[in-house]
Amino acid sequence: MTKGLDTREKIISKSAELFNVHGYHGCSLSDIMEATNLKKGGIYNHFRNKDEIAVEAFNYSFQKILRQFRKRLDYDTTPTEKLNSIIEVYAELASIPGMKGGCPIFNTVVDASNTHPLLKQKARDAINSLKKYIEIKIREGIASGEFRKDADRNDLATLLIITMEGAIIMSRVDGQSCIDVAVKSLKMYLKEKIYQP
Amino acid sequence: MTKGLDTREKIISKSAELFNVHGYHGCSLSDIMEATNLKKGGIYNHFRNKDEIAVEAFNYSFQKILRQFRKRLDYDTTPTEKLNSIIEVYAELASIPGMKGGCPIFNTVVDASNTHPLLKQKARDAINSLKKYIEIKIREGIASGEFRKDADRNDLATLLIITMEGAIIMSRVDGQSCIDVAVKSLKMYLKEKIYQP
DNA sequence: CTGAAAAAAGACCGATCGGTCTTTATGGTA
DNA sequence: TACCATAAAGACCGATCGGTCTTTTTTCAG
Repeated sequence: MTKGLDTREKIISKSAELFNVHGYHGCSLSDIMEATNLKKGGIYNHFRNKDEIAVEAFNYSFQKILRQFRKRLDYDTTPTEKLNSIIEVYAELASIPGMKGGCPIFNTVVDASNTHPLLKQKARDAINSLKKYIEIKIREGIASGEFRKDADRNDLATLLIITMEGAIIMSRVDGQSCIDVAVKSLKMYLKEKIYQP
Repeated sequence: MTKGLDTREKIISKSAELFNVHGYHGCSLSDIMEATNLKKGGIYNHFRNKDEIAVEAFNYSFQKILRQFRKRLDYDTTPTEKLNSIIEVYAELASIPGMKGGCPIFNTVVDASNTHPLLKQKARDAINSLKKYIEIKIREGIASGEFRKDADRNDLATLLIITMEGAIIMSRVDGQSCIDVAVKSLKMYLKEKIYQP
């Protein structure tokens, strides 16, 4: 009974990797068959079509990202530490197993936002969830008095996301250094604009 | 004699649009045939294969971007104005005709960096050219005394690119507002960190 | 040990992919 | 106007695409 779930899980995780590296259109069912050591029948026993795999793969990847954040932030006690951790988890995203192609959220935006409405909506939702997640930490920092009262939650959350995402993409062709620049810049921004003087 | 070149030019510009919206793998020869009102023979009379079209399309798009920057910066006299213009041209990139899918450079990184080595190299070169272009403006600002002597050219150029590129991608699912955040943040950064106090 | 249900295999399908090649149309030149 | 090179059309190709369906294998409950 658990065998079927295992297989399904394997298809999703392997596909998530493939989609993240090669994109939706750049990854065929044959690729998935090869990566999972399954034949077509084994795959279509669990999914209706390729789209369904892609959606499940995206959900899987997004939950994996959220888990990375939560896992790390569990050890933090103050909002200051939490914001720092968000930046650092982001910086290490592409290094965690199965995330080799960078951030699946932005990759999906680029890869599928004009060809796959459902994935586009999923990506939009994911970005907004992540943004809300960050905004909550900022709100907590303001409430606790650690952060300035005039800190703009939306601006900071947006800036954090676009800076790190831009850096992650650029790092695919330009190495780690641009991620370091992003981290340095954001931490300085926090120190000078967000933390209570 | 000019007819052939016109056709070639049309294939390149139309393909550049298609590739930028749907990605390399998401755009077929049939799509290109439809967009150009040509049949297979008319296209393969000018190109060896799809890859060659993609490379020419990338060159075309990149030159178009550079032209946008140069056109705008021609009207500027001071390095301060030039840096501001770079940010503003970037902010309007996705609005210029034929750039609907966002920035072709970063789109290509995401779309083809793991499947198409030549395009990856092209994208890398484009990013480095653009970065150098920005660094030169910063250098001029330092030389003229407008910018601080300790302004880090590499950091600023990198930050500008990743912030704007991240924002452009996010704007595909989240609207213009994230671009505004990027512009505001970068202009503040310039004022507080780069311009001579 | 058996039988039914779930899982996987694999043959098969039409459509489309990128690409080739032959034929036709076109446009400039002698 | 006749010719020729170029440009474009379109028939054709094998491979692969995503997807279906039947058959075989596996699993587990009775």
